[in-house]
Amino acid sequence: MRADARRNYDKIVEVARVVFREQGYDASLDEVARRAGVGPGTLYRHFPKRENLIDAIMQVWVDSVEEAAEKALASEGSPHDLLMTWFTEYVRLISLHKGGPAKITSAMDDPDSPIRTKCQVLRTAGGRVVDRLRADGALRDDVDALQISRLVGGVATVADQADLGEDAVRPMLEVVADGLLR
Amino acid sequence: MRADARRNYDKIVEVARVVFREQGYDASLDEVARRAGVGPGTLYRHFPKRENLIDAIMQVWVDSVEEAAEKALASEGSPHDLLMTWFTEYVRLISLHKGGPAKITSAMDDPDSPIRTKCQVLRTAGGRVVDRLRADGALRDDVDALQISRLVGGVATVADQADLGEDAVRPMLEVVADGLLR
DNA sequence: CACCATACGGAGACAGTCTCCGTTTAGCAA
DNA sequence: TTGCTAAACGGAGACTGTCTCCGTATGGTG
Repeated sequence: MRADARRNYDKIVEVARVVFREQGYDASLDEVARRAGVGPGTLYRHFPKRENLIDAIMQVWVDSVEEAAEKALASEGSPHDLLMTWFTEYVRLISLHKGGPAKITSAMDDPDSPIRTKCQVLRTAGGRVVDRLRADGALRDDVDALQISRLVGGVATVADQADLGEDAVRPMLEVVADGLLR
Repeated sequence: MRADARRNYDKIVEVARVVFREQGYDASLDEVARRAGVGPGTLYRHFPKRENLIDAIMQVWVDSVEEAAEKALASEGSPHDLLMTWFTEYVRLISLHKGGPAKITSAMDDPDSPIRTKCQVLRTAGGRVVDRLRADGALRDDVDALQISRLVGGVATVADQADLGEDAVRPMLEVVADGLLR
């Protein structure tokens, strides 16, 4: 990759992070290009689809996901507490940008999504939490890790779209957690 | 209202119903106008916002919601069965058009939404189910009817966006139902 | 320092939203 | 029937966002 290309690539990602934080994942890509000081062509060459850009932005975020799962597993609480810790972090991490929950959650079922690998990270992290609970026999056995991700993603999606705060989200997560344990 | 206005209004709603069924609630409104044989101006005069048109379409749907609640309440099953019957109908009714679950669920928290009255119908219908269960002492008491609507709306939203079938939805509703009962 | 593959960038095609305003028409009153 | 007017129409076009094409510029190499 040529040096100027690398510079532009990085600049676009940096600016996109700001713009998406301001306006959500639906922000204008031409505005991102303009603010990054490049032409639209340059942006679309590096990131043919909006989700390629989102994927690049999420790169730094992968570590946080793994840490969150770690943190949840490390805490020595009840299965319920474990679930709630993980769910809370999960929702926070996919809700960093407006539109994130919907995008990420629906990408989990789309094999061709450019952010597929990021979803994979979420799924494996969630899988570890689920496996632990499963081993303890705490979890009902008619749902798998993917369905749990969808459930929590659903809660995050409505919260994101209706602009609900953490206080409105917690009881919904409680319901899901209670429903999952037996 | 003048006769020609009435005619156009009805025609637009009729065509929109078809177009939205084909393409979801995000379909082009200019296409609706074109297929209805009116100019865009006419469409936008009758329906200043997309949701005004959606609201008009949902008019006939109100009865079905009330019938669904009726049906759920009439069945003489366990609280769990009652909830599942209602949830299943709820999801079906808000998922009739692609994009419906997200639109309806987020409108529940928007006092200015043109489809507010339709949401009200859903909420009162759901309220009756919840009241019954509450009276029986079957429901946990840290969640209200609105939060339950959001939870089920969340499930419907992810199912809609990820194109999940009824079989994938049922277990998620089971989890929610179990989590709500005590 | 010359060459050329690589990358740039902006004009512009295309699609969707929505408005403005000149034209048409329904409905009524004479 | 005719004439009038408020009501409604409709389409050109402004505006915004997506995305491409291609002439131009330049980084890196021999």
